[in-house]
Amino acid sequence: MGHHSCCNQQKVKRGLWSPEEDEKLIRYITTHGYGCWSEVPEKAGLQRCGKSCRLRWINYLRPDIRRGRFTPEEEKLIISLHGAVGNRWAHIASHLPGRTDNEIKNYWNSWIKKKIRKPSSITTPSSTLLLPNNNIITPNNNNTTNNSSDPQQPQFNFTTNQLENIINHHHPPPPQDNFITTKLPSQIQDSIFTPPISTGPMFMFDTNNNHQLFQENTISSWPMMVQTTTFTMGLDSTNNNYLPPLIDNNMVAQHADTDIQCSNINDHVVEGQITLDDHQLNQWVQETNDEQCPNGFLFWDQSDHHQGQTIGGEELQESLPSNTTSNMGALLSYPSPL
DNA sequence: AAGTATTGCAACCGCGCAGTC
DNA sequence: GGACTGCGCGGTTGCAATACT
Repeated sequence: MGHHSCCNQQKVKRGLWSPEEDEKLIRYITTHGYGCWSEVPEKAGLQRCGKSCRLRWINYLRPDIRRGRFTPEEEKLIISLHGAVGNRWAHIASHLPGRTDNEIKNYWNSWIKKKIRKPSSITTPSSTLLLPNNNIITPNNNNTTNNSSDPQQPQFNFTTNQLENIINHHHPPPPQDNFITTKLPSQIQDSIFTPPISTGPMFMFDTNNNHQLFQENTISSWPMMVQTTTFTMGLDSTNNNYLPPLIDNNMVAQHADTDIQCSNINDHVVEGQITLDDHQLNQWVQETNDEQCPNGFLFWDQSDHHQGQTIGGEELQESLPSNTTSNMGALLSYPSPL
């Protein structure tokens, strides 16, 4: 018991809820509802703050809550949604009936930990780890950084409708934002927005907010499409941080059949193109299978902070032109965590 | 069997937003 | 417009259960 900052109540219990407290809360809410949470504790005879009551009800006591392990379908959905909307747990939870944001958040965080904990099979220079959401962890400062984006921000420029279409396996609406331009052949647009998700997990990945990749679990079952993209990245002169890359209208997509190229680097603008041919892709898949690249993606980054760094996919590093001097994005797909 | 490390998850904290006065 | 209040959200913590040595 003690003072509680949120409600100024002196006699507020904290910590785990007892069965008696649960019973009181359930009885009160099922008969009166919960119009005003701040009134609930007093009316229900609980020495808790309203916030605590709300949390207990929403995350544990409400009758429509669903418990137990996440199903593979739910897991896939979480991964896909997280790729699309980032750490917006409440939003993700809204797509999973009966699941709470807290539960999903816990699931995700423990899953991330598992991925990080994988042993030193990553070819990390100077102990840098890549998180599945493309963040980089440097143990020294424990900061997570991203080349371009706030991890809270969506990693894709999908509209809500587009996202839901993908999730629901429906045909998506026509592209309507600046992500896909009319320069894309319609066939390619279709392949972008109609990922083959009928079997196996679908993963969407992105590194610089304007890369994306859809991949079915079985790589051979779908002609691998890797987006070739031209992107630009600016530099914020006031604090020397990279700004989120700008969407370039010249974005194109094609089946992977060429090498990696990057070019046209001047001052603080980087333009790069990324594609993979089948051999490279298979190489990567092999590495992933061998757990040489346990995080399941290739990353190369030649920014000032991670000079010449490659995580996974050494062959791909060799493919990079040696005179590349600035940040180059990363992409790629993701092995099934299931 | 005992001690230690890890995991899973319930609960708390603080912040931001919206509504109200 | 500013202060206040309540709510919702995401980040984080704490601890019991479980796994490991």
